[in-house]
Amino acid sequence: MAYTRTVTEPASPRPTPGRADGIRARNRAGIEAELRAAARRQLAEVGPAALSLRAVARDMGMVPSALFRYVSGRDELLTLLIVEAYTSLADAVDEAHDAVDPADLHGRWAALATSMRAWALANPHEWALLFGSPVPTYQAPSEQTTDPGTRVSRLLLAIGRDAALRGVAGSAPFGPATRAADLAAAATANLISEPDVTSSGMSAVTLANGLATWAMLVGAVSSEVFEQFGPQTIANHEAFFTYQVAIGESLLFGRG
Amino acid sequence: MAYTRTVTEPASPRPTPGRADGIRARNRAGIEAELRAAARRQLAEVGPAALSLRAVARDMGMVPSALFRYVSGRDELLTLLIVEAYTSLADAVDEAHDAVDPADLHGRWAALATSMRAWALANPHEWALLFGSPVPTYQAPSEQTTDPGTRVSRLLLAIGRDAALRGVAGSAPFGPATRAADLAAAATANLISEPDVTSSGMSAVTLANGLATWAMLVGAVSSEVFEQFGPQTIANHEAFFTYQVAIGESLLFGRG
DNA sequence: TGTACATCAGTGAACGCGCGTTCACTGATGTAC
DNA sequence: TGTACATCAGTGAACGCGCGTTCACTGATGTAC
Repeated sequence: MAYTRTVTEPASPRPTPGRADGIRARNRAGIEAELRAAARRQLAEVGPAALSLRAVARDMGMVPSALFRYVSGRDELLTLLIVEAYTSLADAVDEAHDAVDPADLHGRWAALATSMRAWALANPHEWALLFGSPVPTYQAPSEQTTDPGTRVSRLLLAIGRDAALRGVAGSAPFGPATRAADLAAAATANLISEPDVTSSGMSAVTLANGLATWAMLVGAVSSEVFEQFGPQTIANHEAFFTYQVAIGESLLFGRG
Repeated sequence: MAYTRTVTEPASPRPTPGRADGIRARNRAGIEAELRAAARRQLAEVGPAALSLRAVARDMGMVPSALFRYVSGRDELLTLLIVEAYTSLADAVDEAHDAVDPADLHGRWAALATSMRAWALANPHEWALLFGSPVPTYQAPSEQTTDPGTRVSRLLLAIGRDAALRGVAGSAPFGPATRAADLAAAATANLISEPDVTSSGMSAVTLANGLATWAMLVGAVSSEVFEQFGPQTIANHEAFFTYQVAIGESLLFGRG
């Protein structure tokens, strides 16, 4: 069937009705790309809370109402930007992570953390959009943002899983082991029963350590990007970050 | 001279020119209090980015221009709120902390962390104002915000100092001790030479552990307040927070 | 290949909104003598 | 104690601004026959 169809159809390339290759479709794709680019520029310039449709239109040299052909309103523009930002962050982290020998668990964690910080410092407003205070009146649609938004944390948990598989995962990082295990079990009750997890040999403690490491990493980066310590408190942010990465390392893999 | 003047002045209490006890002064103090209260209500309702002078005036039943008698503009209102929020947070933490036996270092840290989280959950918009992304176009005047803004972190460092004085401070929490010490020294170079610190017997590692614990605590609270994990990831936020507090504990005091 | 009609992209004007801030004003409170 | 004047609190109108969104429109692109 498929074969016959292919044969009967004309070989010469011409615009097929309904297909996405007419002049309009090509233009549309082009404008959509321009829109994304302009939105990113605006976001980088004024930040998430001050982002406006009109400014984006101005940046594109268009009239504001024209944008409604491409986007249903300001909220959809924000969603677009969030997905783009998550993707950009995760791509950057993936690239750094994938350059490391998969057997080098410590190196993979360091690459993840370091590239995340670098991305955040290069894109502070994007970082604020993803990890800062929520934008007033806007609620991100989880169907679209969950998947790209969890790429990096899933990668972090995968490193923890690999450590568990090799028997080098960190144990309870404090106090009586039973208490830590109880807390970890309570905190991760939702995750621990997922197929991914059950098949991976991760304990609740390994999961909890991974999640805590993630929260710590986000906190470390945010404290630097948002300048939560004053200008004089931390003498060397890079050294302090490295210090915190090492703490995370000892959480993930136990004390070296 | 001063004596003569005091004697010649009438002893009876009556409104003295320039003193703050006429009808106007009393009213003024009352309105200033109302203004603060209305601003806090507005902040709690709409969040920092959407806060407006006009809404505050409406809340007070006044005309917007009237507020300019009390405040030079929107930015001063924000500064007011920031100072109030820092103070409210620090008061809450102090109260919880001071209820604990000073010799109980672990208990003091737990009280600090727990009360900070409780305050944040009760006042999420205030938390966002202090620890979320910066408000666009607004820059906090450090002369006014630094002091109240560092009360809690200074308290945390004081707990670390007390641990150091008693010889129970946590050591380098990872890897080769020399590397940790080098990183800590680089990160804390500005603080380590302050009189408070030099006289206290705190090492760079103790300082760095305290600062890292602070960043971790802020990160843990923010991740919960801003719902950075989706709604289903963490089954029991309280347990997860306790887990993270215990990690901080082992940073501050070494492994129990 | 040519023509009539349908679809789509972008324009331009307009809407109603809330914002921060200014300004001249009225009436009450305070001060000097 | 009484009067003339100065200070202050709050009003009301107005300014210019940028915002999101709607709507009727023109002209180009695509479709059917």
